Amino acid sequence: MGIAERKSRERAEREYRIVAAARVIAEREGWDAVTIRRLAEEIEYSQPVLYSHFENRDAIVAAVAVEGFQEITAALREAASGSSGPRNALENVAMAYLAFALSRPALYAAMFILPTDLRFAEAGTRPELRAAFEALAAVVTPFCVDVAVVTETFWAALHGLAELERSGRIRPSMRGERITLVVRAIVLSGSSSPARGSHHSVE
Amino acid sequence: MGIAERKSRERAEREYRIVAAARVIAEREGWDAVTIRRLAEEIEYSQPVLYSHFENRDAIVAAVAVEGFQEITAALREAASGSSGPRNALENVAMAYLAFALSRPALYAAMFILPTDLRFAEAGTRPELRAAFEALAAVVTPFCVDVAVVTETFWAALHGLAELERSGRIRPSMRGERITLVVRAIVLSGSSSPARGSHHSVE
DNA sequence: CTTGACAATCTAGCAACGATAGATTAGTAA
DNA sequence: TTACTAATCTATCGTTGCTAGATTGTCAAG
Repeated sequence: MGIAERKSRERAEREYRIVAAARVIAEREGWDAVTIRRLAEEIEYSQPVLYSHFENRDAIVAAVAVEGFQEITAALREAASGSSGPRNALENVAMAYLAFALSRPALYAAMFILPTDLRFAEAGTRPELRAAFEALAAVVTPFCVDVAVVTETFWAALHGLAELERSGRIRPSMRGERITLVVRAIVLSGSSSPARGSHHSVE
Repeated sequence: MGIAERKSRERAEREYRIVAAARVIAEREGWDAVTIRRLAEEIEYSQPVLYSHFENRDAIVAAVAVEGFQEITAALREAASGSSGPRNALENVAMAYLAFALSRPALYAAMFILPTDLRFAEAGTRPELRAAFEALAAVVTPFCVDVAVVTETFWAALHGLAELERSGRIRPSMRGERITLVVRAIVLSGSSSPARGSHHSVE
């Protein structure tokens, strides 16, 4: 019976429209403007319908965040793939990260600022989050022994740079210099590891 | 006439009680619990009185944030002062920053997460914010030529570490290792500056 | 001591929010 | 056609930030 299938397909499509509408409104007018009533109006259904898709408003934000993690993963991989060497990959990924965060502030906010119960360094972490972490780890790996710790620190630096720049607390004009600093720090970070090859002097 | 003085003193004291109550409630139950009605009840006045002190709720958050900047400045200076050398100062300050952020999450949120119109790298920046920046710059100075850029990057790294750890996205157990990484990066950052002394090799 | 004016404060209420209970409609199976 | 179930809506609750307008308190002038 294709009827049930059609229904579930329509339902999935409606859910997608909710998330898409949330994202568009958030990016245009900020997350405060994303209200249940507004979304209901947007998809031309009554408010309670939204609660048959999402437990509450935060769950809608979380759905947008998951989209964001998928997209940043793709953006970081793309940035890494078109690079001339490990160091250049690091640079490109860092620039891509900041470009992503600052060109889609609402999306980035859903991923990192707004309250959702998406966790990370735990069991039960959503695969989308792990994938983003792995995309960062990939370009860090050539330069260090303890990949996990260095990746965490790299991520934190990028997140801090994005956040402080977005909130107007550091000078946008100096973004390039700061990235250079972070990249060089990671390149040099391998230089005092006890067991190492010569990979950190590539390029 | 001391009457007007007494009145303005009482007024100032009432304003202080508002900010203090906001801070206590925020730290105990989160910022969502800090409502105008709740604060009014706390200081035993009606809601409109609060609007004779602050333009809106965000202004109350901002007032808490300013307190936070004063306190973090003191904490960072204190951490730096009890150090055995430039490198140790860097370490101590980094640890103190994270300890501050993670032990008073609501206060830190007011300073960096919640929407306020406190700006930074601009004219009209509040002196409290500049002072905090200077406290970071002080320990960074021995290791670099362009102090401003390195301080911005240092700050961003610390902020990212604090934020990702607070939101459960990086492993709390590895905090020490990450700090070590950041500190070493800054120490080494001076090593390729064109004009330099030997200060970066100080223990 | 009374009166008038001004400032301080309160009561009452608005519009908008997230969320839900219960009525109503639509769709399916007997 | 009828009975049942699922989908959807209307209407409402309690709470929020914020404000208009009434009310109280304070103090100087007469």
